[in-house]
Amino acid sequence: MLDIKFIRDNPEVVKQGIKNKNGKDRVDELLVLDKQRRNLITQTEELKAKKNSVSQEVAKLKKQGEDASSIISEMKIISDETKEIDNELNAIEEKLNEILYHFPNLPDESVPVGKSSEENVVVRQWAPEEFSLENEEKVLDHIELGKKLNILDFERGTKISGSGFPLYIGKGATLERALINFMLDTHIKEHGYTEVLPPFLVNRASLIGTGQLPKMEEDMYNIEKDGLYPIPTAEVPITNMHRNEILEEDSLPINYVGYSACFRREAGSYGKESKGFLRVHQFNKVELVKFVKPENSYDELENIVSDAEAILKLLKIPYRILLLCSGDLSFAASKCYDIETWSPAENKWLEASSCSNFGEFQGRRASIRFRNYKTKKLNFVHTLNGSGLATSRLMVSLLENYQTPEGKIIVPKVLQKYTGFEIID
RNA sequence: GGAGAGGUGGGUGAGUGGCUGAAACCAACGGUUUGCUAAACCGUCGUACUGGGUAAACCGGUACCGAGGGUUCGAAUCCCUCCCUCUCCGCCA
Repeated sequence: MLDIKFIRDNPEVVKQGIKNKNGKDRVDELLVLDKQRRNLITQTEELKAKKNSVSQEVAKLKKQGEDASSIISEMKIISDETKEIDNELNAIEEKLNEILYHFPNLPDESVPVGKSSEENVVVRQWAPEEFSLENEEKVLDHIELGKKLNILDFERGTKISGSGFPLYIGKGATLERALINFMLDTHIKEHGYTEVLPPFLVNRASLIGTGQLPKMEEDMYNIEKDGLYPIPTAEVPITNMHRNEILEEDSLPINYVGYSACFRREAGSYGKESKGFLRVHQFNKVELVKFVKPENSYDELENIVSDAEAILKLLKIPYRILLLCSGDLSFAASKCYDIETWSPAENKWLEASSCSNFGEFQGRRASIRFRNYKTKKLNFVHTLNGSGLATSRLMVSLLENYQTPEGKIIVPKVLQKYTGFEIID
């Protein structure tokens, strides 16, 4: 959420930022409400101040055993008037908040302005030495490989739950588990993150805190009976660990890594990239989350990207890193890098990670603050997160890149101690 | 699912209608003392919004004792609804 004071003082900056993000500009509407709100606050507070002082009088008079009935009846009128103004005020604040909670975060200055993913910028690209993007012989795609080797069963997944719910079998399941453990261990041991295994169902306040709600209501699974939502990413529970907390300045940065299953309705996206693993309702992800001091957040974004890409280097899977343009940035992000892995069968890059800096956007929504030792003031922390990484698209690249001409899969060297086997055939 | 207890400031914990934004203690911070550490003593010590002020310091006002309503001139305190936590019983991975 943006600071209303900032919007008030910099309406043009905010308008431009929203425009660059392809958002709906409701700044003027908001400022009118803000003005009304402050007028009403002044009115009601004056009345309340009077009420408070007169109440003291009443107490005094009663103590002395004198009659206070005339001022009491006068106060009754003021009290009613106050209630009326308060009702009006509440209505305005509700409207104002509704708008404010739908305001996207603004892009950072370093983010290229652009309309869509077409204008994202490739920052760098990496591949193991023996690799070439030009593959001459025909390769099997991950669905064919999964079927042939009996490690993935999308049909049965559909029978059990519906389309988009993958089912791993045998060595496929083991490989998935190995991948998760390998990524967790690497981030914990090599990159210094603290492991978290969070709840997979969260309440509404948590989703508002990280920014999924109220805007993305349609994209969320919702267990109405209990008021709980299956998480679309571990970002939600992990970031909300510190909701409504005041952190010690010297405890920052806080770095968490957590595995979770992720649940997404993907409403309206049927038919688009929907085969196999490319777009699913449930997938596994290892998520990196950071709570940092404001002045460090953009450096920390670079760190989170390099922690995520380290996994791909170790796995020896070709990838590239994109700096998203303003129009492709998600609602809560001020800057974001996507990491895409290469799929030789699809002959294209697949998004396997998204690393974002949210600035104080989530900190403000979720009220996550720290005491600034120097100024003694409370400041919002900056939050970041990045997939490190999501296994579904990664699994596509892994299977396809590691297939042999006979259609077997060689297990990447670093995963072998986790799988206990070297080949899937 | 059944029965009960409870939610007060960073923490513990007083407080049953006006003198309570809230005692006391602990923690924290500043200072005095000290060869160092410790202790002792003194002082400071909530947040948000809002008005003024130089976007600082600071000053004024309002709100906040789980959340939301209600009663009242006046609510942490009385009433209603909801949420959460804990204990015991039942069921269960």
